[in-house]
Order: sequence, then structure tokens, then C-alpha cells
Amino acid sequence: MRTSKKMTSSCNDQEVDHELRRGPWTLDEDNLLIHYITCHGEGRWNSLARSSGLKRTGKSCRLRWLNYLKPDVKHGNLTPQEQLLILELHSKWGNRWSKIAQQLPGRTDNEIKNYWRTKVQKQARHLKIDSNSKRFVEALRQFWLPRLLEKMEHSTTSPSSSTTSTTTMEANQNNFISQPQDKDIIMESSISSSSICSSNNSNRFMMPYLPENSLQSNSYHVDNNSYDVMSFNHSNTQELRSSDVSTLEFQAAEIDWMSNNLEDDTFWTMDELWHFKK
DNA sequence: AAGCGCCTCAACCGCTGGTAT
DNA sequence: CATACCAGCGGTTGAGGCGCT
Repeated sequence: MRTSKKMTSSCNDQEVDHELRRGPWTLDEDNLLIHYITCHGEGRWNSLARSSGLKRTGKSCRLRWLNYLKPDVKHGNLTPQEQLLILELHSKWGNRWSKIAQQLPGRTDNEIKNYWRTKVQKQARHLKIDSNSKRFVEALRQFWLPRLLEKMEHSTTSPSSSTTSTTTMEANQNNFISQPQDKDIIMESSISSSSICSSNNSNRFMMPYLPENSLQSNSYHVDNNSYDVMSFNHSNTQELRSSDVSTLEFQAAEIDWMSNNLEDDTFWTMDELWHFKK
């Protein structure tokens, strides 16, 4: 629990600030917030905070609602599809977490940001590469994504592939596929919520830089539908020449790094992806 | 069982841009 | 136009959980 308090801008705020609660939310506070928003709707967070009786800032209420309490917030591990989408969108947009989150229904910017910092950047550290560098993007494409795609195949054909509740999962997969929220993305034909599309689409995409034998097929299945993984950002990819990356370096790092056999978990970690043996 | 270190993620902070007055 | 207020964003923190020794 933090003890320091931010200096507030007015005398009135300072008076109120004495009573403000910080730190983890209690069940009672959650219930109070849910009840208030159910009755009055969300928004106008500062007045909400005052009117609801919560001894929290408007900011804190907003964050708690949007990141945790809101009914359509999806809890649980990110699916392979979501991870793939995050990788691509981050390579395109950088740390625009809220923008990325808009493409992943039910996921929050905070969750995606945490995922990136704890999982993806961890791998960058292992490889001693700046996670914002082209080299790292290339490393992901060469070594991680093929495995991600393979894991997607494995996990989506397995009956126990999801760690999220089926109802939520189905609802979100439907959103994921059929309700793109940003026209720009579709127009730009980079990977997007529409990039996981029906297998009726005959334009199967070849992953750039994928070793020929690393992937039998780019198609995978969600629920009863078959999907293809489509384009990664061609323009970005074309900026990178194979010679920009020392393949041997990464392979060496990979071999050095490997120590465990891949476990057949329903959820798999970044480490497992890297460790996944061809 | 205890101590330690690492990891995760909920929550906080500072800042920015938009809007109201 | 200037100022105040607010919502939202991205970066950072630290409590608690977990695994290892």
C-alpha cells in the first residue's frame, strides 16, 4: 500500500484528499461502484466518485470499472490469436496500448501493456535485443511467430484449448472476427480483427521469413470455423532485409536458452514458444 | 519451514488533449 | 483568448504469489 500522496491542485481537493482511499479495492467498494454505474451509467468520473459515496478519485473509479468490473472485460490468459494480433499491432503502432486494445474486444490497454512488458520484453532481454528495435521484431517473426502459429493449430484443435469460459470466448471470438472497429486497419490490409478470416478466402498468406518447413498450414480453427492467418504488415516486413538479423545469433541464443521440454499446457508461455522444438 | 529473489498485474502517477466556462 | 476541469493515455510502482534453494 502506498503511503505517499500526490499534491492536489486546490484547497478543496486537499481537504477531500485526507479521506481518499488508495490501493486494492474491497468487495464492498466494487459492489458500490457496480451498483452506482448500473443505476446512473458510466462517465463523468469525478462526479461519480463524489456522488457514489466511494472514497476514491474519479480516476481510480474509472480505472477499476474499465479494467476489471465492466461486464465485457475478458479475464484470463490471452489466446494465441490475441497474442499474434498484439505482436503485429505493436510492430505497426508501437506502445499505443489503447489503440491496440480496441482491436481485442474485452481486453484492456493495461492488460496488453502488462503482457508486453512481462512476456515480450522478457524475451527481448533474454536475447539482449532492444524490444523496440527492428532486430527484435525480426526475431519474433523468425522464431516466435512460426511457433505461435503451430501452437494455435495445436490449441485450437484440442478440445480443452481455452482457458476462458466458453460463453465469453465465443462471444469475443465473434466480435473478434466480425466486428472490426477500425476501418483504417482493414484498408491498410495489415493484420487486424479481420485478418483472422474464413477459410473460404482462398488467399492464404505466407508468413514472411518463415522457414519453409516450419509450418504445414497457416489455417487453424476456432470453435467450428476454420480461419487463416493472413498478412503481416508487408510494408514493415519489406523494410527489413534478412541480412539485418544474424540468424545464427538467434539460433545460438535459442539453443543456449532451451532447457525444458515443451509442456502440453492449455496455456503456453512465451518461453514455451521459444523452446518449442521443430 | 524459512528465506530469498523473481514475476505478475492491479493500481497509481504525471502528462496531454479536449471541452466547458 | 485564457483558464479550469476532466477523461484518457502511457509509464511506473509495489504487494502478493510462486518457485527455488
